[in-house]
Formats: sequence, structure tokens, C-alpha cells
Amino acid sequence: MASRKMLTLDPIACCAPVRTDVLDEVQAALLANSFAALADPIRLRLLSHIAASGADEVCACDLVEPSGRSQPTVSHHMKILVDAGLVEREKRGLWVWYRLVPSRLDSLRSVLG
Amino acid sequence: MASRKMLTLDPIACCAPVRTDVLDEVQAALLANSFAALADPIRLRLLSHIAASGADEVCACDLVEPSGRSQPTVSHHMKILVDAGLVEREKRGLWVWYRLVPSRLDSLRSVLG
DNA sequence: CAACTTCTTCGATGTTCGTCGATACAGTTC
DNA sequence: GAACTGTATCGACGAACATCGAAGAAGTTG
Repeated sequence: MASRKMLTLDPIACCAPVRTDVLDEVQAALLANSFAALADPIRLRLLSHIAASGADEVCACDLVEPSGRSQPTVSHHMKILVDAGLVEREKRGLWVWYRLVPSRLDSLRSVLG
Repeated sequence: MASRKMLTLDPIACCAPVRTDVLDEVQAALLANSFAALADPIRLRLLSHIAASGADEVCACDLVEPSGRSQPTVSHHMKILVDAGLVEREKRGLWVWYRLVPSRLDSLRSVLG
């Protein structure tokens, strides 16, 4: 609002009342964290790589080379995706396997609609 | 692939072939930029504020106080949303009005599905 | 147990980001 | 034109981030 109505302009020009926010600060922080996980080209390509694979699991060892980044960097990015709940991690023997979490992607999608 | 197949473990344990990425580097960079616009709690609440208002336009002057940030900071964040194509800007008289761009939100949503 | 493999964590570095006060710009009022 | 109002830009600073090499942790092989 501020001092907007103290000016004597056309009253139609400004402003329609604004309802209360639907997102409180906690929700916004959580969502922002999830979107931040998607806000990096490497991570998007890692996700895409898993989604585009025929299998529903992908070995970590198959993510390093196509990403064009070092192995520690890929591990770092995968941790961010896992922490955001977009990907699940499972270690079997020496190898680590990643799976998408469709429900989490769905819930993010619903926020945009 | 790496040296995965040089080890003599259970061949079923590792690894299914991985298809080519669906996202090339250019697409990934563009998408990452869009998601980065959503990767901040203040910007999410600004978007939410516009969406939750009855009107399809919201005056910039009504975004500052509920955001809890300074006017320059809000202006900065709105510019990021506009540059990402998520919001449209229109100046009328002294005031600036913001509108959501549903088509852009839709296209982002479709990426997650 | 010793050597090896995969992945994570640590430490360091350069870059990007959010924030605000001060200032500049655009439009209105008198 | 002078004073005022709403918004954008500038400059600076601290925090967060991406990146990599090196070292550590977990697991396998012989």
C-alpha cells in the first residue's frame, strides 16, 4: 500500500487489493531448496541421464564421463539431488545406484500449476 | 563405463546400458536459468503473491512490504523473474504492474513430467 | 592382510548471489 | 520549472556455490 492512495491520480489506475500469500516462509524456503537443485545445468543433465536410461536405476560410474566433470564434482551434485529428495541412492557392493523419485517431481510440478 | 566390466563380479549387478541424454548442454543451461529464478524463497513468495491476488496484475508497490525486503532488493528479484520470462512488466504512470506468464510456467512444468 | 576399486569428504579457490544504502531516472503535481 | 513519488541502477560486502585434487572410508579380490 504505502502512500499510493495519497496521490490524487485516477483511482482505477492503482491498486487492486492483494490477498494474503499462499506460501509462508517455511514452505517457500523448502520449495526454493528443491528448485535450487534443478538450477544447475550439470544436475539437470544428470537427472535427464537417469530418466533417459531404459532402466530405472543408473550406476554412478556411468554418470561421470558424460557429465564432463570430475568424479568428486559429480558425487557432490548427486548428493544435492538426493538431499532435495529428487533422487534415491542405494549402495550395493562397490557401486552406487541412483533412482528418480517421481512423486517428488510430481509435487514440484504441481506447484507450478 | 570406465573399468566396471573389468572386475569379475556378478554380471547382473552392473550395469544396464544408458541411452543418450535428452538434454544437450544448451537446453540444460536455459532450463537451469529458469529454475534458478524459482530457487529463491523471496521470489517464490513474490510469484505466489501475484498468483494469490484476485487481480491478474499486481502493483510493484504492493510487493515490497510483505516481502520483508528493501525496495531495491524487490526490484532486483522482479527483474530476475521478468528476465526468466515468468512475469511480465508494464509501466503505467508512476507505477509498475506485474502479470504472471502462465505459458512459461506451463512449459517449465512439462519438463518435470 | 595387502592391494585395488568406487565413492565420499575435506580443503582451497574463484565465481555467483542476495542484500542494502545511495543515487539516478521517469513521471506527476502544483 | 521545482518539489515530490515510485522504480531501477550502482557500488560494496558477506554468504553461498561449483570445482578440483588429495585424502579418507567402504567394499572386493586374491
